[in-house]
Amino acid sequence: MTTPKAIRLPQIKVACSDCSLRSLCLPFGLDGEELNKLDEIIKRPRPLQRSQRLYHPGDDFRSIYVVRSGSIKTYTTTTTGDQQITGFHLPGELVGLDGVSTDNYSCTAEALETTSVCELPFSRLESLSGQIQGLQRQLHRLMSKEILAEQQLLLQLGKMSAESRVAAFLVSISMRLHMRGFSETEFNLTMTRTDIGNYLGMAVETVSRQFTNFQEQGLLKASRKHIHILKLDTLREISGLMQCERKPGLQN
Amino acid sequence: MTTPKAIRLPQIKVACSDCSLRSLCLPFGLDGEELNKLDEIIKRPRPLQRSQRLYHPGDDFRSIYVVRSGSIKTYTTTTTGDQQITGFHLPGELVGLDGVSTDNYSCTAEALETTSVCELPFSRLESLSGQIQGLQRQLHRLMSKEILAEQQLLLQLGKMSAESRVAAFLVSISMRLHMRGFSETEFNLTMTRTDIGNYLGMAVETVSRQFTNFQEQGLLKASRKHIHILKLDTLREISGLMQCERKPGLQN
DNA sequence: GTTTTACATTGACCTGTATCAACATATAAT
DNA sequence: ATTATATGTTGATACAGGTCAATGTAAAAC
Repeated sequence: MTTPKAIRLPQIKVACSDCSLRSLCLPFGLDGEELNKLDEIIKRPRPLQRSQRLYHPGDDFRSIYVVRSGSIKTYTTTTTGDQQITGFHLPGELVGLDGVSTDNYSCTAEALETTSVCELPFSRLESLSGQIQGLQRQLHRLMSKEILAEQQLLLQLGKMSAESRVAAFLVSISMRLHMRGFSETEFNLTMTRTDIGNYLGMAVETVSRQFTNFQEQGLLKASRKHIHILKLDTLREISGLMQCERKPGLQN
Repeated sequence: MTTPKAIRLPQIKVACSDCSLRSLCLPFGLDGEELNKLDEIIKRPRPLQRSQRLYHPGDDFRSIYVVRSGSIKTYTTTTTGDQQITGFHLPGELVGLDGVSTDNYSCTAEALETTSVCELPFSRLESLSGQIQGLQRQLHRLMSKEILAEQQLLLQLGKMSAESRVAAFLVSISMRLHMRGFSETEFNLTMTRTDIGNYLGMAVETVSRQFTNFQEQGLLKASRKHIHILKLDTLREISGLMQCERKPGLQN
């Protein structure tokens, strides 16, 4: 940190209206006037560095956050001390909903890389959405989408083979990045293999083996974090259709 | 059905203020006046019989529902035709949130037994919660609680042994019933073993074996659907603490 | 009553994946 | 540079749980 004392740079004006994520984010469907009102309550804290935390379990729930750039992982810590990753959050996605129901966050939210977020004080958001019909609707939409998408994925994972799970994971990341204007075939995974294994509920070694399998089949190239998907459709098939049933001997 | 033609009985007045689930439900924290407003928008359709559906995938999303008595399962159907159960819903719990994000339901909601629900037209609920601060807060609380509780469970399931999963499932049901004033040690499972297996991501046979294991260990008595838990604490331990790590040879 | 159908249990076998252990490569610290 | 530390890969082995098949039991239909 080279910031001496508390000198604040004149805040660069960042507004929803200029944001490329607008159509995926809360402002969707709002007009100019409404957008300004929303902009007024949004804070934009300084970016988080890798492994810095946005909040901890037990912290007072005050705000929800939208990832503007970078990525965040959320995880709970069990009584035995090991962590259970509950999600990875990419640009345009919400973080902090785990606090809504109890007024305390239940997870830790940790930056996987340099990450900037928009902070939305929840009580102000609630009162504003009492006034702006479209904002309320969009808030509800996002809240349920965020959580249901996750749930769907998790449910599927339950009965899928390790191969399908890793494929599903990659396809999910690819799709989400693509919707946000990034390449769907070439990207960096910001989380470690261990994180992926933790999230998908399997051993690191298994994750690693699946990556090498996919490479041997010519479906993708991976060197460490950098992923280059060559046959996205095939991956999609593996993730979806093979599901539970699979003929014995189909692969090895 | 002994109801001839379409003779409507004079609707028996059922109000939130008389409902035993009030403290777990939307009305929580509302005063008399507000309660009346909420009561006005609530419909109470005739009860569903076993295997009747509340809604289907693709149906227009108009309402969310609260289970008043009975139980409901929700499931999606994959392209290959087999169903994936997404949740079981007990009295006081919400059903229908899967429609919020896309304006169409994505699941089927099916009664597991004779079940009555309260229907809340969502747009009217939204506009009402724009006026009543406490209602909005409670709605958000419930929405996120419903979905997050589910997610938490699913995530844990990912890395647990079959034994722990079944234990966790039983403990979850027990707890939820208890909060609603039922016995936590004696109850009927309204879903089949196949349903449980489907939901927990394992074969029916495995579910069955776990039930017999638990009985041999003297943790519970089960005859078909009827469950009598003898050692709830032990079940809780099995569900939570054994998690991933387990010494080899500890059981069997 | 008898038959039919759905659901539940138990056993035998086999495969996918966890686990343990060794090694490789990258990043950070010195 | 060199060492230390985090992260990723690969191989060998063991066992939890899936699958197939048979049987038991209860509720529904006749």
